[in-house]
Parts: sequence; structure tokens; C-alpha cells
Amino acid sequence: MIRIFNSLTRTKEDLQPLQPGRIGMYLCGDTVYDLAHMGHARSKIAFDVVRRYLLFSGFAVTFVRNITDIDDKIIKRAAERQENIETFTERYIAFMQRDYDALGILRPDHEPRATSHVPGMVELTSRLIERGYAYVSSSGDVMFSVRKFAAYGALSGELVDELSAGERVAVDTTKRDPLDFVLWKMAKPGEPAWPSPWGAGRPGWHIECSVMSEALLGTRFDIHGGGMDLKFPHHENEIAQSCAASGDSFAQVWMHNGFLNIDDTKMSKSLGNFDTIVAALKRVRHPEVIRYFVVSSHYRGPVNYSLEQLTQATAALERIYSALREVESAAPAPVTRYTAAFRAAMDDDFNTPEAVAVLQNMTRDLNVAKREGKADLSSQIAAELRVLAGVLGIAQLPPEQWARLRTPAVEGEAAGPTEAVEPTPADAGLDEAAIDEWVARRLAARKNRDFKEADRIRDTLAAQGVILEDRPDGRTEWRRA
RNA sequence: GGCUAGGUGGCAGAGUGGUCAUGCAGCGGCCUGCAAAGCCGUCUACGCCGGUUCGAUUCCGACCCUAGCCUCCA
Repeated sequence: MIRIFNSLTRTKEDLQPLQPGRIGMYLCGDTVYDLAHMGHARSKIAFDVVRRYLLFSGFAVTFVRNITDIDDKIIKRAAERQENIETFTERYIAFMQRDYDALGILRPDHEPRATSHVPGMVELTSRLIERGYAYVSSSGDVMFSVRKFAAYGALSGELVDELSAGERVAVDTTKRDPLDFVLWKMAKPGEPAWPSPWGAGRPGWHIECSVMSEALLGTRFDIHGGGMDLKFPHHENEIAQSCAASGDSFAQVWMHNGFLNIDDTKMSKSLGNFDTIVAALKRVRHPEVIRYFVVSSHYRGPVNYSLEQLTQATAALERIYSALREVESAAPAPVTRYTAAFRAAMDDDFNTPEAVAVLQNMTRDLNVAKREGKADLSSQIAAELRVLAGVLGIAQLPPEQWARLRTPAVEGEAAGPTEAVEPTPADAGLDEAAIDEWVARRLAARKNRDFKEADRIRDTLAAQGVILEDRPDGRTEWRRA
């Protein structure tokens, strides 16, 4: 039984699918006006792992992640670049796709774009007006009347009366109540607009998710995810809109991932302390390093992002790959106490750090089995290890391939450029044929017990980031540092 | 001010009322021509103050500190 911490009740609950064996899941996606950064990556990876584990556990999962392709920032950015909005968003959607693919994040089953669901947003807004939850303000915008929705604040724990809106921002006098939020915005001249009973305009941000989730998953579905920062007001508003409009409940379980910090401060575009995914990918020898780093801490807690962390993740992953080398994987992976321990960890609110610990224990046992020459046991542990690691999206490369990858030399702080840098192929260093040749020469030297020459060759290669490992059977394996 | 999360060994990071997290780094040993990898061992941590308890890092209360949200934000 999978237990999940539900932000709504603030307790761990057993996952009880609305339909047996089937999970409907909605994750708030990105607003495509800039490159995705590591904070986005963390959230996407965290929920990718949730999804993979649900699949691993035998559920059919419908995974929906939206794209917000119309909003103030997009309009502003496109205008600054004197670019057509559609061309602009298409480009950033392509960047996003590229980055998430690189990180091994499974593509959503549905990836609705806000601009494809505008009629539904108009319809939902109308319904809210009919039901008395929304009104047209003096400015012509349609607003949701927060105080009409009694359960407002249930998710965030905020009390309507304590939310003294207007404290930090000038009160908008067109609202009846400072807490009210916009459902439909009147278009300003030159802005993209869609027809509506209230005039040409565009949807507010919150209504998008209510409409797209309902269109693809129904009014009621199992899991809704997103970053902590979306809890209030975005998710609170979604609940208000959806429940008010349908009279039904909405998402059963709310999951929120913690933040990715730099120097204990939230990574954010406005602070400028962020690393784009493309920049981060250039700092690691493989995207799996980033995944390992992410799953090394629990999804709800904060995590500090730094080169030191990436280095530790690389070393830890290296340990697994190293054990996997020169072992034949058994075709059907057995299911043993390791899987049981892994599941126990993951069943407990997706405790990936503990799951990783299980993987590391398997790695140790695999090393022991190899050392003792137990080929069958080795291959069985390796096969099972592969399967379980796959749930986290790590250790999926052929170990030889991992060994030959080069870790790029990085210097400076782990925060990068905002521009759309294309990943450049890492400098291959010494090519493999050259390395093999050196290894052969060294082998000959060792055979002649010319250890001085053998050591010289080893040092030469080491200086170029190639580490040699002499095996007991006389072979020499190499890997890049 | 209100709300929500946190404070664990050199670093990262789980967890538990009384044997073990796990990884990285360090140290000692084994293995090795020497290494590397690996294995074994080791470094005896839980913000502060009270309380409950035979016993608390783990439960309760107060306090201190940090971050996030209350405005767009994964």
C-alpha cells in the first residue's frame, strides 16, 4: 500500500484510487517564456519518479502536465524581442522538451496548452458567474469572489480574515475584495485575445489548470502536484474554482515538492541565482547525475544545489556503475528482499533517499558476490538492481558506456547564463583507440616486469583523466575520472 | 503580522522511544608488483531549555535560528 503525504490533510494517507488500478495525475507545468532552470528540473524529476513508481506498482497512470503559453510575461518577453507570440512560445516549448528529455523525464500522456482550451475557460467562468461565485468588476475583468467559497484556505492553512491582502501590494479598487482573483482579463490593444461574453480577452492563470485537468481527468482525480510555491494562491484558487463550478470535490491528494536552493536561498529567476538545465547538464558527466542528486533527498524537503553536491552524486553513482561492470545481467530480474525493501521505502511517501540506500546496499552485496566468484548471484543482484534503479531513472546506461564518459571540468559557481546555450559535445580527450593502444603497451611492459614503464604509462593516462584498473585475471580496464 | 516547512556526525542526507541508515571525504587493515576498484574496521551526530519515561535525537511544552508563501514563480 502506497502512503502519500497529502498537503490538504497534512497527514500521510493510503493511496485509494478513484478507479481501481488507475491513477489520474495532474502536474502544474511551466510558463514558457524562458529556459527551465534546476528548480523546475527538481519538480519534474520528483513527479517523474512518482509516476514511474506508480507504474512499477502496477497502476495504469494518466499523467497530465500543462503548458502555460499565454500570460503577461510571455506577452512582455515576446514584445521585447519583437517576436510573434506563437513563434516565441513554440521555441521555448522546444527548449523545454529538449531539456526534460535529456533528464530522462517521461513525456506526459497529455500536455495541454492553455491556448487550446480557451473555450473551456470561458465556459467555466460563465458557470461560476451563474452559480454566484464570480462577478464582472468595474474594469470589465471577471473576478472570483473568494469569500463566497467557504472552504477557501483549506489547503494552505491561510485564514481568509488573516490574509490582509493589500499589505504588500496596492489594493486593486476594481475588486470587491482584495482577495478576489481574476478569471478573465480584458485585452489591452495589441494583446492576443479570444472572444467571450464579457468582451475580447484572455484567461487568468488559475482557471487554466482547473479547465485542463477537468477536460483530461474529470472533475475528480487522484493526485495533483506542483511546487510549494504554488500551494498558495494558485492551488487554493484551483480548488475554489473547480469545486465551486462542479459542486464536486477536486483532486484527492495534493503533493508539493520542496525547493531547490542555492546558498539556502530559493533558486529563482527574479533573484538571478539560478542554473538553467542546459547549463547544469554541462557540469555533469551524464544527466543521470542530476537525477541521482535529486532523488538523494526527499521530495518534500529543501535541497541545496551546488557543484559539491553534483560531485558527490557523481561519485555515488560511479560506485553503482563500477559494481555493475563485468557482470552479466540475468534476463528476468528476480524479485527478492531487495525489492521488498525498495518498495517499503517508496511506499512510505516516496522515500527516495532510503530507496537509494537500498540500491547502495545491493551494490555492496554485488561487490561481495563478485569478489567471492559467485557469478549467478552476481548477475541476479545486478539484474534486480537495474530494474529498481530504473524506477528512479538512474544507472540505466551500459556500465562501459558510463565509464567512458568524461566529466567536464567546471569552475566557478553553479549558476549559469540565461541565454539559450546549446549543449556542446564534451571534449572527448584522448580517443578510445589511443587509450587502448597505451593500455596494450603497458600490458606488454608489465609482462616483462618493466613496472617503471608501466607506471609511467599509467601516470601519463591519469594526467589526462583516464584511470586504469588491473584485474586479477590479467586484463586492464579503463575509465574516465 | 498571518501561514507553511526545516534545524542530525567533516559534507550531503534518511530514520527511530532502548542493535545498523546510506553515500562522499578522512584514517587503519586486507587485496595488488605498486596502484585503482572493492571488502572489513573506524571517526561514537541529532539547535537550546524544561517535562513525560526505567530510558528521548525520536513524545509534550517554551525558546532560539533558517527558509518559503501571503505579488509572477517548480
